[in-house]
Amino acid sequence: MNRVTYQDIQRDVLDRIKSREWEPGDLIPNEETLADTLGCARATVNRALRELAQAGIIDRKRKGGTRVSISPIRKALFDIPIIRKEIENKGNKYSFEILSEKKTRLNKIDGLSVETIHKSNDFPYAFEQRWVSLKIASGLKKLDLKTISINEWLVANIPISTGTISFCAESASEKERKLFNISSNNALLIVNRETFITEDLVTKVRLSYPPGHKIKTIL
Amino acid sequence: MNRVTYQDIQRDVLDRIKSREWEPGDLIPNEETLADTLGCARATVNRALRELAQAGIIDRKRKGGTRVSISPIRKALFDIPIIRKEIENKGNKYSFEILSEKKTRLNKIDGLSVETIHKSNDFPYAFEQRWVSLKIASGLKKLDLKTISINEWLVANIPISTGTISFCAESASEKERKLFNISSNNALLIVNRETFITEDLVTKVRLSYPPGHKIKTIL
DNA sequence: TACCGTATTATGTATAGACATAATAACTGT
DNA sequence: ACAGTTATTATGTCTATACATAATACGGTA
Repeated sequence: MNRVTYQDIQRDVLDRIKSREWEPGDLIPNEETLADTLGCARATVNRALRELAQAGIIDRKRKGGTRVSISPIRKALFDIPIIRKEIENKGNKYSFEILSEKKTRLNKIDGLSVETIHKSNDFPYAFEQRWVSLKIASGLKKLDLKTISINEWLVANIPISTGTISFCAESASEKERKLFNISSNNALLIVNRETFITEDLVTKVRLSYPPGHKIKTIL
Repeated sequence: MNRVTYQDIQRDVLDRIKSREWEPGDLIPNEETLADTLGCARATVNRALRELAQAGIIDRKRKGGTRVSISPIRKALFDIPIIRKEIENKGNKYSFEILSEKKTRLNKIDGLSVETIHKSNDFPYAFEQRWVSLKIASGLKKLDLKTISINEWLVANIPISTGTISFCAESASEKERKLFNISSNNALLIVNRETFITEDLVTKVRLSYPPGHKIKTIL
């Protein structure tokens, strides 16, 4: 006489959707009914369905009930690890080199512009162009920069932040062609990130990856 | 005398982390203590912290307690809508055109290979190369294809599936250069998707977007 | 018919209590 | 000192109940 868990309920619901017993757009039984038929409390059904709704599988509306999502907006969850880990997870040796560093202003805010090349087994892996607000960078000592990449210092020291991230493709610049030793195929995958702490732009990064690099996830 | 909601608790915890009262790696009070100090039930604290853990802000372990995540793996959630909606959300007119269609085999499975160009206000927006398993495609009638894109038919008719998705950059092929009318900058953003229903490959798509296209999200 | 207030409904959330479980700490006898 | 057992602890989950809230349906009145 095992208890019904919220995972059981999720499996059950997913199975019914897969088997097309409940088709996209269909209204499914309400929480109370489900709880009765499955033999569990409404709170348990609620948790199960709440998470499925978060995942975009079903849509829920107060009073309107729960229905199978018609155009399930596929939500792809990408892990954006720090580059060191990205490289080390592949079993490779991480290192980096700072190419340039100078004070600049961005949107009238004083900051530091730094160009870094990240290396995997001493081969160029990604090229980073970063601007960091001086307010933040002041906590960043020269000493730190030799041993730890800015990004890593930031994630360890600026715990919470919001921001935007975007992917696009760009042709390699002359500089990038040299860095990555590219001849013909010159399409780079570009990741742009802006990080804020309560309204203030903290750092802005453009990462370029050489041809062939992939960013992957499981749906 | 307002009640304490789980969102209140989340705000409270996030504030303490931002203000560095609780630093990365620190152990934070256990659920019972937090519930007492905040004046709410443990279940409420549990929900608040559970969700923060899902977001990667904190790490939790049974008996080990809860601590502020040291290297918060940034999780970027991308919405992958169907292209029609992607275009219509920008207020533009969607249309598409099937360029070619033929039977092919992929991993010894019979299927249909279809090339489609998606258009926004009659301008090329994305180029799709798709393989669909015949088992699935058999439900797809010639008639359907004129009025609805394959992708849209699939999401409406194959409700749940798993799969992989990856982003990369590639140089435009001759065909793509013509389609998008590209002259100099020829870096395309490529999205590759494979979709499975319980182990069986259902469809495999390569989407190419012209230079300048961005896929964006908020962290 | 058009409008507006009220009733109904399904989800959303909070609570107190209970038990389950993983991980660690403390204890035991050899 | 060691291995094996037991106790402790914090999170994980389920239950039953209560009330909140958004959205709709249902009335009645003009």
